[in-house]
Parts: sequence; C-alpha cells; structure tokens
Amino acid sequence: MGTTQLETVPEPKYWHLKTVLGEALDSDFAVGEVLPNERDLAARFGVARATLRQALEQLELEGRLQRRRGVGTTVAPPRVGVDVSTTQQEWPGADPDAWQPVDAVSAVAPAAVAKMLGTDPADEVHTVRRTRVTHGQTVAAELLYVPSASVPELPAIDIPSGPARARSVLRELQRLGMEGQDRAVELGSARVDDAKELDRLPGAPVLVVTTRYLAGGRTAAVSVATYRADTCRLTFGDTGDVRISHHTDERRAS
Amino acid sequence: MGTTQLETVPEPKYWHLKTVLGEALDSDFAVGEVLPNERDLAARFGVARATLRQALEQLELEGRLQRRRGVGTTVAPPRVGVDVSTTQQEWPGADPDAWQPVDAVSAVAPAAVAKMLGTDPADEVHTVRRTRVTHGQTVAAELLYVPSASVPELPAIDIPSGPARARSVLRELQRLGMEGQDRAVELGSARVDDAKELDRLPGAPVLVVTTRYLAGGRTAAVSVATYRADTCRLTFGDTGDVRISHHTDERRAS
DNA sequence: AAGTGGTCTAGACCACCGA
DNA sequence: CGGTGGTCTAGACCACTTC
Repeated sequence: MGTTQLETVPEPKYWHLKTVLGEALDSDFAVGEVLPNERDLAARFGVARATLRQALEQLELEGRLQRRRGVGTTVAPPRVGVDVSTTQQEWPGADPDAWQPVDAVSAVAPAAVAKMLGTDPADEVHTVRRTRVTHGQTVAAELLYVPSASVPELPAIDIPSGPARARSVLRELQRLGMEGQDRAVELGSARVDDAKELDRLPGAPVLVVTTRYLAGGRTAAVSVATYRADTCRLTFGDTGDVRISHHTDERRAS
Repeated sequence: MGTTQLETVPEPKYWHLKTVLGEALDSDFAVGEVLPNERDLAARFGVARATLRQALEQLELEGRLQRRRGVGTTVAPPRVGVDVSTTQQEWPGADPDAWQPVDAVSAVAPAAVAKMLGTDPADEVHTVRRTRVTHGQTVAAELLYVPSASVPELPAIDIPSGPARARSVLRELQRLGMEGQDRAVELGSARVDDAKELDRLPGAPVLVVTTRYLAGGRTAAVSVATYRADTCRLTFGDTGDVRISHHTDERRAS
C-alpha cells in the first residue's frame, strides 16, 4: 500500500457538510420533520451561513430537503414518479385527470417553437396553458402551442380566454390522426410564470420536457412542460404494466 | 408598452443580471468566445462578485455558459441531443460505438439498486463502468449492475478487473432474451467518481437515467447513467427515423 | 508567476409566513 | 410581531491552468 494518495484534494467544507447532513437525514429525521434554522445549523457546524447554505442547496437539488421562505427547512418525501412515456400515443387532453386546463390565448410562439412548428415566427398560434397535478401537488406547468392550421375548424376567436377555450382547442386536436411523438428532456430553470404555478421561486431547477406531436406528415403541435426537478422523477415505462411505485428509498440503511 | 406594470415586485439583482447577460450572449457573443473574468464583470455591473456569480451559475445551469477553473468562462454551444429511447430494445453493449467499457469489478450494489434487482443487499454483483462519448465529448458515466444469477456462465473471476472483464460481462448479457425496459430520469448531482469521468466538479448537476432490464420474468440488470445536465438534452424519439439534429438554437433572432 | 474560477467569511438587509 | 429563508456585500484565500 502506501501508494494510494490519501486526500490529495482537500474536500471543500460544504461538500463534507452535505455528506454529514445527508447521513443525519437518513438516521435522525423523519419525512416532513423540520430542521433547525440556517443560523443555528451554521453555528453548530462552525461555518458561515453561506457555506451551510451551499450544502443545503445541494441537498435540495437532490430532492432530500425542501426549503420555504418564512417557514423553514423540512425533510422531503421521496420523489414522486411521474409517467411521461409515449407508448400510449395520445393527444394531450386525453387524460383529463392528470392535466388541468388553465387558460388559452393567441400569441406568438418563442422562436425555437416556431422553428419546430415550421410556422412564421411572427404568426400567432393557440397557446394553451395546463398544469399537471399528482398526489395533490402541482408537479408540472405546460405551454402547448397549436398552429391555427392544425385546428382549422376551431370556432375559436369568439370564445374568451380561459379554461373553456383551452378545452375547445384540445378537443379539436383530438380529431387529427396522430402519427407519432418526439420527446426530449433537459435541465432548465423555472421562468417567473412557471415558478408561480409550481409554487417555487423563479430560477428553481426544472426538467423541461419538449414534445413534438406529429400528424398529417408534419409537426401539428408542440408542448413545453416544466416539471419540478426537486420532487419529480420522470418515468418512461416500456413494459406495459410494470411500474415502480414511488422511489427506491433506501432510508435507514444502518 | 407603457401599460405594463413595471415591477411591482422588486426583481433580485442576480435575476436581472442573468437576463441582461443572456441577451448579451445572444447578440454580442459567438459560441466558444470567452467572457471577461468575474471580477471585471462584477465591477462593470456594479455588483459584488458573489451576485455576479449567482447569475453565471444560472446561465451555466441552462447550458448557455461553460466555466472552467483556471481558464475562464466561455459561451457554450447548443446542447447536444443524446438518444436514450427504448424503442430499440437491446442490451447494453449492443452499440459499442456509443459506450466505452472502462472497468468491471465485483462489489455490493447500493441498497436502492439491490432492491430493484431483488438481491440481498450484502451480495456482490458484477459492476460494470462505462462512459458514453458523443461528438468527442464524454457525456455520460454509467454503472451497470448485473447479478451473478443473470450471467451464470460467465467464466468470470479469473479475468482481472478492466475493460476486458467489462466486455465479457456485456457479452454474456446479450445471451439473455430481453423482455423489456423500464426507464426513469431525475436530477442529481455528480458523485466524485462520476464528476471525474465527466470532467466536471463534484456536485455538478446531472441527469440520472435509471434503467431496469427485464429478462426471464425478473430484473436481470440495472443501469444508473449520469449525463452532464449542462451539455445534454436527452431525446426519446418515438417516430422511427425523425430526429432533431442538434437543438433548436435561436441565436441572433434579431 | 499571473490570472482564472471555486470556496469561505462575517456581517447586513429584505421578503415572506405564521401567530 | 418575531422568525424563517433569500439576497447582497466586500473582502480573503485556495486550486487550477497557462505561460
């Protein structure tokens, strides 16, 4: 032995803190329990509050803690598995239990979306806002962009903005023959409006799921859904029925 | 114009900074270009360095910047789309171009993995380490856990740890009839070893893709792959051939 | 050695929540 | 109102890369 270099790299304090706190969470705390406040914790570990916060931030990012301004820091429950598989090829709106229509307006789509749709970036498209609720928690906020060409028969403009109009757009979409979907997942930070729906601060980490719906040989609609990264695990089941219920939690490994 | 309520809520400085910087990136910088250093930028905007850093962190999280210690901050290229679809049901190792076997050892799996495998948490399983390389960049580091029961004919123990042993485990896996896969994506932070493979600092944000491989009516293997969240977009194509080449970049929308 | 980003400190004030 | 987390400051030193 002797060859192995022991700790050539001094471990940053916040990293060590995170490890210690993580172990404490496993052994000494129950889900939902509130931790001491940041000033106390920092004093207890003999570090500045900023350093303590760096550790807490990481633990929150990993879905182990939940922090709320004015309230405190609590131990988060295991992440909830949210099914986003595409095996059941269906139009958005087919499962009304999961998604709640919030609003619908006509507006110009972001340049990136217009490009996917193949529409003029200056053209207005139907923009439907929905939220996804699971286990009583809003886990995702979505913007669905539907070019007028995809829903030619929409009576449309006379319906005022609101959930009713959102539903009518979704209803029209069902009439098209869906040919496929294309999905992508990436990390993002919550925009102000999404943050509000998700009960998070702006900039909170989110998983952005972008879906292209194909019909009639072209992109008939595009959905951009932002999921809370702290509380969600996106599942893509391929096996039909099998589904892991709710995380693999390994608490109290002892 | 004019009518919009200007800032009922005072916007945090770092948030405003992020917006300003983001727009500057779109208009005044090319991919790969290096930004002024943090001290200069902070002075230029009249804020403390910590505040400036908070803005940079967010932009890096969104994949717009890349920072490297001792070097500087550069404008990141658009995220690369990485296919992680499960439509082609194949065992890991079937596409040797994408994944590079690094090593294989026998070790006890994490409790969460053992639970998925249905093995005794104290039992050792074959643990294969691989990295995924795309466009000359290592985008993912994977640990593949294979219980001995899944590869009964593995000559095994006499092969020393290393790429050769990794390949032999993968080869044995191919012999099983695959019945399905189960996949999940969630946000995580890079462990020390993964960070090293990915050329990132420990704690860097990663997308963790957990895959269960089903064969013989049970979970025959479990893979935990961590993708660089800053540079990767995970794609789940469902349409056969259609694939978006490399991001929808909307630079210089002007 | 010089310059970069990464870590850390010890304060301060602000925004929000609940009693 | 008091207590919480969120923002911000003006420093300091460290680890790393490059020359």
